Amino acid sequence: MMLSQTEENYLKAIYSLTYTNSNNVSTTLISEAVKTKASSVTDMIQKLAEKDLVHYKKYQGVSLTEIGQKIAVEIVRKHRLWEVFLLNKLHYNWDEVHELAEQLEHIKSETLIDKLEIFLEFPTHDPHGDPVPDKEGNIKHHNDTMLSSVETGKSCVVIGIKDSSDPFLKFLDKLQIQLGNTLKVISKEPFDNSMLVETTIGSISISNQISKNIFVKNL
Amino acid sequence: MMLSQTEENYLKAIYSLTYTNSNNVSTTLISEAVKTKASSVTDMIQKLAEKDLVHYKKYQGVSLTEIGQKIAVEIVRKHRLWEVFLLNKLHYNWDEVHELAEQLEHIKSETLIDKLEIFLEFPTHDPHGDPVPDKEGNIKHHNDTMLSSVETGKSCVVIGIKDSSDPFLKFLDKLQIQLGNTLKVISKEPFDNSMLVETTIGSISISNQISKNIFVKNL
DNA sequence: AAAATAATTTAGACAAGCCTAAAAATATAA
DNA sequence: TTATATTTTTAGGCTTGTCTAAATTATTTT
Ligand SMILES: [Mn+2]
Ligand SMILES: [Mn+2]
Ligand SMILES: [Mn+2]
Ligand SMILES: [Mn+2]
Repeated sequence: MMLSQTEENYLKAIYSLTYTNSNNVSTTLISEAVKTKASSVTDMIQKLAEKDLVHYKKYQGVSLTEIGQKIAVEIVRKHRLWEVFLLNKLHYNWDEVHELAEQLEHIKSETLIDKLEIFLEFPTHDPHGDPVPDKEGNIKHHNDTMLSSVETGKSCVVIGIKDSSDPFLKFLDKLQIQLGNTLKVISKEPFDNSMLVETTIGSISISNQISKNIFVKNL
Repeated sequence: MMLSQTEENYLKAIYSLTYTNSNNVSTTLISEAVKTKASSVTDMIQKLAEKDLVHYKKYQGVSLTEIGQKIAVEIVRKHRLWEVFLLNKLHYNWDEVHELAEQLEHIKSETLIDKLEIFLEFPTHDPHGDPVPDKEGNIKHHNDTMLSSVETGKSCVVIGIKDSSDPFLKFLDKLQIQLGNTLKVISKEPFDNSMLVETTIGSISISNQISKNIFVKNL
């Protein structure tokens, strides 16, 4: 099945919205994700339903079919492998790779991404800690421990971030928090759920907004 | 200036047709190069003229403006650097890289291609022996010595090919002729201008059609 | 339960890039 | 130098993906 870039972007958007939101994704949510108007989304959804890529009943939202999901995961795989390439080989920063990968993920080839994966020596995660789906589309999702739920006095390792938007990444850079860093929760403030955290460069206060967006592994 | 992939392909086509043909490129030639109908080419040419990327007078053919040429060379640069990447890093064969580079050359980024060039350690030529334009668009064209014009008894080195079409590349593979190979002209047949050539694997007869498409450097 | 609000879909329109068919201009041949 | 053939352009139409405005359906509020 030969899909346009636009169609691929819709599928990818529906895929990730299914995880972060309900099982049946709303027109409005998709329109925000792909940056169009809701009416355009309705048009596209009907086209995708026609091609059996999504389940769709008027006014009931949309979900991916098996084949739709398979394609979405393939695009995610491409996106993340390209991100690894850009960071590891071309030495981009982790806040620069996403936009470029948005383009590269649409390159059409039967062989390219597998050769890239070999070249990159089978990375398991992208620069933001998100898992790289394998060739068959299998994907190991994050265990969803967030920094916010780590108990006082305990240590943990940063393994990913939920929000990989540019401003958040830049903010973490400023705090010098990187994947693999060990963090220790010194204290928690019940009033606003902020926490004092021991990092590689010292103790810093982290708001709940931030700590809810950092995936960690308890030590 | 933000151009569509289609517009970029037209500019690139006009650029290379200017070299292989006359200074003013005809509508029909372009239509063959970009695989559309002549009427579509006329439409596009008028759009490009509107944007000052080509010089155009009705019925008189088309040529690139300075800015049009600059953009065309940038695309050629991207194309060739991606070809090097695909061959050197992902281990594609030289007959597989062109099609993929046709897609990759359209990735939009201020920094990507320069970083790629650094990563590839500033290659001077692509896998077909064509020169890689530098950042400023300077390009060292082939000295145009063809194998067909090498004198009997003399040796030469293969430095490029004029026709990098898939069938021609596959044919050269079969003959085991590669860039860098030394060839010695043993004899020429005046009847059909074919020549007997000493290659790395022995003596083979090469037709004029072939020898006219192989760039060489005399030893 | 009815009214008000919000979300979704439909209708009609537009730009990009392509097509076919017909008209106009140019090139070639008689 | 006409007549014929070829090339190029124009005219009108199609598809994709978008938009605005209006109609419809669903959800909230009263
Ligand atoms: Mn990304
Ligand atoms: Mn990522
Ligand atoms: Mn090529
Ligand atoms: Mn090439």
